Amino acid sequence: MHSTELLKGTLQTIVLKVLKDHGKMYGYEITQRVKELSDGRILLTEGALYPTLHKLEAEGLLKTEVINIGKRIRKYYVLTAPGKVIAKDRVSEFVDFINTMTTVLQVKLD
Amino acid sequence: MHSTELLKGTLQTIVLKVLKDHGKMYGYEITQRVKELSDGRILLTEGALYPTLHKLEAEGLLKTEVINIGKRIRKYYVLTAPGKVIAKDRVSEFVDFINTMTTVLQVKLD
DNA sequence: TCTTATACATAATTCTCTTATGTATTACTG
DNA sequence: CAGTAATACATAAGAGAATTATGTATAAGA
Repeated sequence: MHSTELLKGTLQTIVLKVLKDHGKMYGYEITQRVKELSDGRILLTEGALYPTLHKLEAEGLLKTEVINIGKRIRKYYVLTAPGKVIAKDRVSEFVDFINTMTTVLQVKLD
Repeated sequence: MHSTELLKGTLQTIVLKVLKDHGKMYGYEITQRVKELSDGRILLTEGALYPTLHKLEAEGLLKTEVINIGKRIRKYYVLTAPGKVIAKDRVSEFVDFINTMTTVLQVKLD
């Protein structure tokens, strides 16, 4: 598990990009997908994820679709058109950030 | 200027690594060096920097040397032996983090 | 039957950083 | 030479994002 300090500020970017790559997903599914993609190094907590999803929805970047699985609720999230644009922007921003940081820290990545 | 959200959690790493690479430095000098290295993209604020330097010193990772330039105080910081070890660890940790993130976000870095 | 996994959600707290404020010296510019 | 910008330290109030804790409930596996 990574030092969670570094993870701060990346949650929205992760959510947006994973939704862009994998299409319609529900909250719990996102946590599992990120866990899988990161080999268990990034474990999204529910207390951070759900408020983030609600916020992104309120901003119009995501839209929801609630379905019933038996007696259990499942809330799917999909990127809206503006959401797709922002997802791309956030990833670019992150790449720029990494490039700057590798210069400042004088590190080479494989 | 980068989205400051992403910068969160990286301040200690930056300070430790810059001190490791450039040796004895004082606070203001660190802000200028980082600004220069990052092409103006990372602007450390004093409100964040000084408390961080004090904290790292309290943890024994940095030691100080106060000198007088005319009538003005200048406080130099240098890594201690444990500080050098932690500096290395923090950079490794950051590299690991980037590797994980590039996988999760499916991005390639030049 | 009991525990774990699935699935949502919110509230209290913690932590880091930004913004604001304060003090003071030195250098530059009109 | 007066005013502003740069140098140089420091701390405190407030904001924002995440952790931790708590709550509800169903489904699956041991």
